Amino acid sequence: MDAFFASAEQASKPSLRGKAVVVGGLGPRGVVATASYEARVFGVHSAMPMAQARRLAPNAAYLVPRFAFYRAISEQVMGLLRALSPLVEPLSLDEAFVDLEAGGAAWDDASARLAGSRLRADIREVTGLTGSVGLAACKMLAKIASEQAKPDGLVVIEPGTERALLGPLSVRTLPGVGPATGDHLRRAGIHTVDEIAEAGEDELVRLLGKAHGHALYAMALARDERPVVAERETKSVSVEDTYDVDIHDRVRVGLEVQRLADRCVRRLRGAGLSGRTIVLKVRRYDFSTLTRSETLRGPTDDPGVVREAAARLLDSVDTTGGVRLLGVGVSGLADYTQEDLFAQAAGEREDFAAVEDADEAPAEVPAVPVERRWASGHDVRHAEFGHGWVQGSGLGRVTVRFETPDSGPGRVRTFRVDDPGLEAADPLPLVAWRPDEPGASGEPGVGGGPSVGGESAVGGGRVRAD
DNA sequence: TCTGGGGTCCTGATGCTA
DNA sequence: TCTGTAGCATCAGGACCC
Repeated sequence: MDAFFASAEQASKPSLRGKAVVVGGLGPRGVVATASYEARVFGVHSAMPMAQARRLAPNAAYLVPRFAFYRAISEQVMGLLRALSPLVEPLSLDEAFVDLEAGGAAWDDASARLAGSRLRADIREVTGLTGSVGLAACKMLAKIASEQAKPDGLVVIEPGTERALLGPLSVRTLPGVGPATGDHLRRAGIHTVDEIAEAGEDELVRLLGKAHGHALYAMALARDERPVVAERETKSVSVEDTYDVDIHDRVRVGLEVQRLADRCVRRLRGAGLSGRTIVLKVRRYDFSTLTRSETLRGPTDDPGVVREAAARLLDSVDTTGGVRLLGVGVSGLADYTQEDLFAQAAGEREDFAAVEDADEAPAEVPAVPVERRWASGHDVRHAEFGHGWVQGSGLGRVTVRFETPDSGPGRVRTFRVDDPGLEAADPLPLVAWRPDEPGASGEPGVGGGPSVGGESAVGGGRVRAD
């Protein structure tokens, strides 16, 4: 999907269409999750500190992410992909690989192109948003093709043209080459994909280590045998918080770690999992990050056990100077627990259920009831003026723009934060539901047909946003 | 300027065990 | 019984991805 979060917000809010929109954390230490193409003109991009984005684009609209809303759209798109093939590998909310050959949706260049075009049309019809499609014989090339296709396009890399296409591109084009590896290669005089191939496999292994060296050399030769994998097992579950202001108080640090441990266990249980290895993550005032871990004798999803382990790990960490981030994670996952084996801990589980409810409200802001905190960008409904969204709030006032996805740009009104007519609302669908629309019945209008086979290429169609 | 959150994978050091 | 070692598990850190 193209600039997914920002595009979804623009589709949801007519007054933002054609305007610079930045979605991300709005606190003093927030970063940009997605910038609309209009905001990118000012130099704003993903992962940029929000403070820097505000300097570059002071007049842009700044919104907090609404993951539940994006997830609902994502599920619509993934439904369209699964109608093309049983082999769909989601990479994130807005991106997935599809093995078109496995689904019989494509068996040669022409049929792949047709399937890709229909998919893009269906995405637009069902979600109202644009997606880009890259078609190629392997995942790496499909990913590169989809990057080139953005925004709102389709690019096919035809078999036989791969090496010529990749050769002159920057090493940073290849997946797995980030800033550090890119620098490493540059210092060795390697700037392009061709130069990786020329350097030879042994030299790359010497420079980057065994796994990375072999993989990168293969990719430079356009070789990528990785299959599209529909079901991926979760390997770890973690939660972390960055604090607006560094925490110096050791007692407070301990309490935060306990809170994070509880949140982590809640996520773990929500996924029906347990784990053996407890990981504590601490980012200190100077941004140095350290992790400490402890492996238990058996897997657990017991909040008391995770809290205790996290507290023990914290004992071994020097936090003088302050911490800006704390995290707790669990890995070494299983779908049973040590406690299950010994049929114990039932009482403690019930205790924890009560804690879960109590923990729903963020602990930091007890002064204002949850329903009276109006988050920027979130939907609301007013008894008199109808559906709208929060444009801003502060000093006891909340400013709301009244508009819906299928209205024109709406009017702005300001209310007291405790206005009795104002309440939080769910997002409205971006495209009004119609019974005959593709996707509504689970049968998108993209032809399937039995696999013809014979063609060696796997059609990897990717749809992605950032 | 000051750098999120949730993940995956890899590497090297170290210690245990057969 | 002692010693060297291969292999594995654990731990910590780093790079990368979206």
